[in-house]
Amino acid sequence: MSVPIDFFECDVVSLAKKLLGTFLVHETQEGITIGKIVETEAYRQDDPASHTFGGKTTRNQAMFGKPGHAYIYFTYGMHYCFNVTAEKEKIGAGVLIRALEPVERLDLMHKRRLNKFHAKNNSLLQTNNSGLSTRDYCSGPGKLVIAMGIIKEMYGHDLRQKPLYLVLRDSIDVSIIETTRIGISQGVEKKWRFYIKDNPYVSKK
DNA sequence: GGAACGATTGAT
DNA sequence: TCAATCGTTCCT
Repeated sequence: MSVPIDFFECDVVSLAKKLLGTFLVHETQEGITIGKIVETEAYRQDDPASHTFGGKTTRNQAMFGKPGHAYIYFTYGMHYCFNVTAEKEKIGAGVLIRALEPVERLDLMHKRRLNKFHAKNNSLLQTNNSGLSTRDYCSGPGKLVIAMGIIKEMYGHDLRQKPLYLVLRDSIDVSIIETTRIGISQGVEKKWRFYIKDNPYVSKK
């Protein structure tokens, strides 16, 4: 059963908190990976840190579309980040998924994290970080995109449908920490980063 | 057309 | 603490 649309059609800060504890599932030919969302950040249109602050563009248009869809962006010349769109259509907002607790197919997550595709020379490079811990498979926005096998072609995908979708948690029994967002230079005072208290899979040590 | 800059990560 | 690395945005 897919997530109802009204789950996503609320203010983005509320959605960022509601997404904690929910499961992200990706079904690919390699297998089905599942992670529990343990860290999120909210980005609103009236927020100078948001990609939507300057209005609708080619890159951010997904956030101006329907809620509950994927907004994927490329950053620092080498990483992709995954967001869940929020608010009503025409309002640009999204929730950055910053960390997951690995739940299913950790072996596949590990393999994906170790195999880095180098687009420049089309070669498959093996990184030498064989000591990669389970805690670090998905402990950052760029890492979880790799571990879950999320690709830029999933931009705009409806997250209530296969192959990439969300499954709601049963109960709300987690303690949520509210703090400031990471890696931004504007809007630094807003406490719109949320994570599950004491969860070892969040992005900061 | 050009330059500056990232909602990051991993190595030093 | 710092380099890697390139698409988007903004300025000329």
